[in-house]
Amino acid sequence: MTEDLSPQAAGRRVGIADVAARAGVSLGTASKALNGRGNLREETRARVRAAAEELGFAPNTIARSLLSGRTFTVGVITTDSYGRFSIPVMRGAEDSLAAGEMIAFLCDSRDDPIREQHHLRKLLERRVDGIIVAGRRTDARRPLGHDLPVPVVYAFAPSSDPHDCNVVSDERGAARLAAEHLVKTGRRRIAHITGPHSHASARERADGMIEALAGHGLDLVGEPFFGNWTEAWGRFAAAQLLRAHPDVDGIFCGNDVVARGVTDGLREAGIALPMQVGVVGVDNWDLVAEAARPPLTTVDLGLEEIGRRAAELLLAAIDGHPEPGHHVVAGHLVVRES
Amino acid sequence: MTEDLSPQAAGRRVGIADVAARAGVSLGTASKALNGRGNLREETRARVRAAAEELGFAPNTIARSLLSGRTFTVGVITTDSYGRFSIPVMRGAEDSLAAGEMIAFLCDSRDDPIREQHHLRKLLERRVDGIIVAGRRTDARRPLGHDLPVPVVYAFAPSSDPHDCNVVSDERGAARLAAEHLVKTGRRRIAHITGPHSHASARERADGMIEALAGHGLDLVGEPFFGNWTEAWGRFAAAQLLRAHPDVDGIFCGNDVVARGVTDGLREAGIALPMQVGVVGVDNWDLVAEAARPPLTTVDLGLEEIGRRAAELLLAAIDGHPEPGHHVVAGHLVVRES
DNA sequence: GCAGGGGTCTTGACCGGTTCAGCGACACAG
DNA sequence: CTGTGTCGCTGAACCGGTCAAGACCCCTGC
Repeated sequence: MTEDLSPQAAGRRVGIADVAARAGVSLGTASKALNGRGNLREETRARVRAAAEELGFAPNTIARSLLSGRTFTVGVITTDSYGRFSIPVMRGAEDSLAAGEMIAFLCDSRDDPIREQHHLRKLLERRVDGIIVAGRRTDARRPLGHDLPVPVVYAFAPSSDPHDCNVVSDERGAARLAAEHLVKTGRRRIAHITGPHSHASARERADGMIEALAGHGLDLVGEPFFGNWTEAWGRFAAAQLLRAHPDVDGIFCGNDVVARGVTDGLREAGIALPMQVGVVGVDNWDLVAEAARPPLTTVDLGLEEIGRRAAELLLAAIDGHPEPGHHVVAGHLVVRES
Repeated sequence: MTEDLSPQAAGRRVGIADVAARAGVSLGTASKALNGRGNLREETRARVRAAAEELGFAPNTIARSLLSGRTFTVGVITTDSYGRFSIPVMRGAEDSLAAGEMIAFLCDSRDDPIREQHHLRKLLERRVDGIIVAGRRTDARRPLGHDLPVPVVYAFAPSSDPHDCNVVSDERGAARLAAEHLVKTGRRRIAHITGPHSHASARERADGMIEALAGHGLDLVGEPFFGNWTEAWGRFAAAQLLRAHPDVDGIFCGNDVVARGVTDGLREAGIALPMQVGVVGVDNWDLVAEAARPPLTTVDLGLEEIGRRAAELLLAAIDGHPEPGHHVVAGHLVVRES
């Protein structure tokens, strides 16, 4: 009978007023009891908590946000459609955000500035506490906007404004890790096959490689082979390289896809891997690295860590402690058989 | 001077009260003017709009939600970490949601029921209007919960409760498309190499294949080769198949990764592709399908379409028009060279 | 001249919580 | 017996919008 008067039966969702009524206290007291604030008798607190439990009370975050001005939400804008790079970044970010009881809105801008501005607007209307921008290329990008009312952190793809907060991978460091591994495994005649020269990551990895080899008194064999990020290019370039420099004994590839093409090209040219030539890639994209023959040794850029750091920096900025500038996340070598 | 009194200078964000003051109307009038409601002179409406424009007014969705009870947000819970399957589904869902002016919260449950319940709770606290559950396997999964206060749609991975709203791929249809293509291109001795028997998708595609071939008066060559979803298995199974049935002239593979392994295995055994043997995969995972030699002909399961449909059904359910049951999305064949 | 009516705008309640001033009761000191 | 302080709770304002009810003005018709 009295069931008919219960909020659930009435189709309404149970609110703090229901909890207060059930516990026989005022609305304000119920609020304090549930949030551990104010001076209340422990017995009252327990009674309110029990009532909340019995009614299955879930606080309405919306109402709370209205007053506090904080929503405990952030927006994540990805420029590539949740591709190879933004996904691990997002996963890492979600990790850190969850630790701060925050949750992320996902927006895919598909590299379209109009779409991006539209999403930005929607996010601001929803009063997100902050925004993470994740890109798929390491080239600097136009900032999201000026004088935004919330902090922004750029992950992987940095903003062209150095005063923004950017979390980036250590491109030269990745090349250095690869160089060190190749040298340590006895390689001395090392070449480089990579993606398009128009990509900052391709250029930086190449420069880093040359620099690192120089540190060991070595020169790169030939010029870096710039091409594109495909297996076909890797196969083609490997064949060319062998023709020009049959004595090559190590190859650093700009990414795993190219590296896989290179291993196939070498194997089909009758080269025994890893005995005659050592190959190192970049990305640690397990699908590619583990399917290659032999499985690829590769540099993991630490994308998840980039996401985590970005979220941590965003949380700090939201709390009033911004740390603008470039934050470089180190990668690490994953040794497999190549 | 008066600038110092502006809301921006005061660090506050501009609210509808600021717009109303600037336009010289009351708060309620400003609201009506901006939302196109009520009876107002066109001149007043224009004046308010102009004021809003000048101040860069962005309505506070939070306040609006509090009264209306709708947040125009949905939760997307993915069981795999934004992997191969949930990503296109999410992209499709975002498409449809954006059309309804909605935005998605992203939660990754990592196949952990505890995590999933935690996310569910957080989403309900945030008063999402609905929830999409996206999984990576076609096997039925335990429902998210009972008597949830918001509608739920399951995408790709259906709920085990048939009264739930599920959007699923057409597994048997995929096999039929593959069979038809192989038969149409003159293949008659067709085999099947696929993933683990424990996966519903592997079983259904195998059954669908046998059924479709029977429709053409053909039998499958040998038993289906159940294994796992790896290239290595594809290569191995291809070699075995050739030994047992050297006269095979068509192979339907359970997915693209296996198909790629199969093409490599066949090529290395000296088989000319696609002249001697035709190969068809499933997934249309461009990275794999295009890198294979020759590029794979494959069935696209229409994952984006599944995401779109799921979001549309969710929006309908939110509007009070639920359509429970199984909604099957057809795939399509993508013809490449294999 | 005044009632009636339509068009235009204002006022105030409301959504569901949080927070703070204040109030009653009781203990204790003077 | 009164003044003061503390404890535990209540009541109301508030966040930023929306919306229904009503106030006001001007025009029309009798």
